[in-house]
Amino acid sequence: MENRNTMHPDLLDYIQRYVDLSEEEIALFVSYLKPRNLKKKEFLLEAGQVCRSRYFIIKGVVRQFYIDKKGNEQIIHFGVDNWWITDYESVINKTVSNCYIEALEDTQILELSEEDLNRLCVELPKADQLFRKIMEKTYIAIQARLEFMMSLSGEELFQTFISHNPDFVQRVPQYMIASYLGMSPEFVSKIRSRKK
Amino acid sequence: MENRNTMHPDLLDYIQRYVDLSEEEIALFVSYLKPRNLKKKEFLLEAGQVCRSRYFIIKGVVRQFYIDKKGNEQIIHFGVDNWWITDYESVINKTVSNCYIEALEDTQILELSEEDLNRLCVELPKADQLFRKIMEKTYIAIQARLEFMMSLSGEELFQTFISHNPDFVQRVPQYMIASYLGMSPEFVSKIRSRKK
DNA sequence: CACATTTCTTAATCTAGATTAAGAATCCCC
DNA sequence: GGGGATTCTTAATCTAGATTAAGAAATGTG
Repeated sequence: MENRNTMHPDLLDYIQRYVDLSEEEIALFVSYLKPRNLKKKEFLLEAGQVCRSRYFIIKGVVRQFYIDKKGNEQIIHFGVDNWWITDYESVINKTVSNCYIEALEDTQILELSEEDLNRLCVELPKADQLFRKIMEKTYIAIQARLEFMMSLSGEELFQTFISHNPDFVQRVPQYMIASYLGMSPEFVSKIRSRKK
Repeated sequence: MENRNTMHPDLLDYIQRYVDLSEEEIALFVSYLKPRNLKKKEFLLEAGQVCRSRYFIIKGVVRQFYIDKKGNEQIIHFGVDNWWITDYESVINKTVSNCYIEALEDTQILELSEEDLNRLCVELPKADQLFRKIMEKTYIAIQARLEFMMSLSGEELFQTFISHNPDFVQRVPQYMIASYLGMSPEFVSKIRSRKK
């Protein structure tokens, strides 16, 4: 049987950055996680469902999007290696989600159901601390994103995004980056032709 | 001596919505909170400082803003009754803040220093759970705000804001609402004249 | 109460970025 | 490796909302 310490090395590194867990605690934590492999274009969540889990992305890319009034797909998040993705609104409030989470590449994830998360936190109060700290970092990230969105021009936004995520341009279609940044694909095309 | 159960009734209600605490646990929690009264225009935080605390607003209004490249004050949050306010980036990462938190009215707050928060969480692991859940709700709120910002027109944004916060229009100057919503005060004025 | 400061309004002009439309590359799958 | 689907580009036109400027209300303060 696989040694639990080599099972999800990235996740273990990730956890240790936030809290200090013993061997047994890590084993307990990992025992609640369900590995899954997604094919490209496979969905983790679809609009109309209640989201029941949080997903840790080991390797791959997913996008979270909703369909706006005009019928366009609006991307609200990308999920990449070593990041959690879920619809927090739906998973916390147990409301019907209005969004989709879809793999953009073949993607390996670990699923933690909200039920299991709560059981885990009873058994291991440090899990509450871990998820508190993850939430704080996640909040800081979205706050920074909101500030960028509000203060930068379209061109600055795009340049900042690709300089922070250089590999992204290769991995996901440009029109999806445009959607994530709240601009039209034609405008991104214009920006890119300017910069060359 | 004042009975601790009547000391901060709003805070107690607020806590009970998230976790179930015994009398003693509540007393412990409250013992870490420092009440403070702010005069209108008094600052809780100024750019250049490291933010060391989180603040629970009992009664009043504060704004959190930064000075942008052009020298304008950009409002990033309002803090109102029964809401926490802090610069999470600064308080968590212990970095120098670039923003100000200022009372817009005489305001009563409870201060919880980050040091004390950590001590509290050691003594009372349920505090981790409480702050995890608060962070989740806070995240859901900012996520919704980002989605509004990205999908609504200026006019829809303003109407949505005032319908969700009807008392606000009386309590804070209109140009601050404009700043919070990322639009010019002239444009808000135009919108309001259209709607009458 | 008067005067200074703060806040709000109106209107003209200007601009970043959307929209529309069409064609050109690319990418995949049979 | 050929043909349909997907993605990207270019260019013309259009529009929401910024900017500028000036005056009018409202508010606060000695």
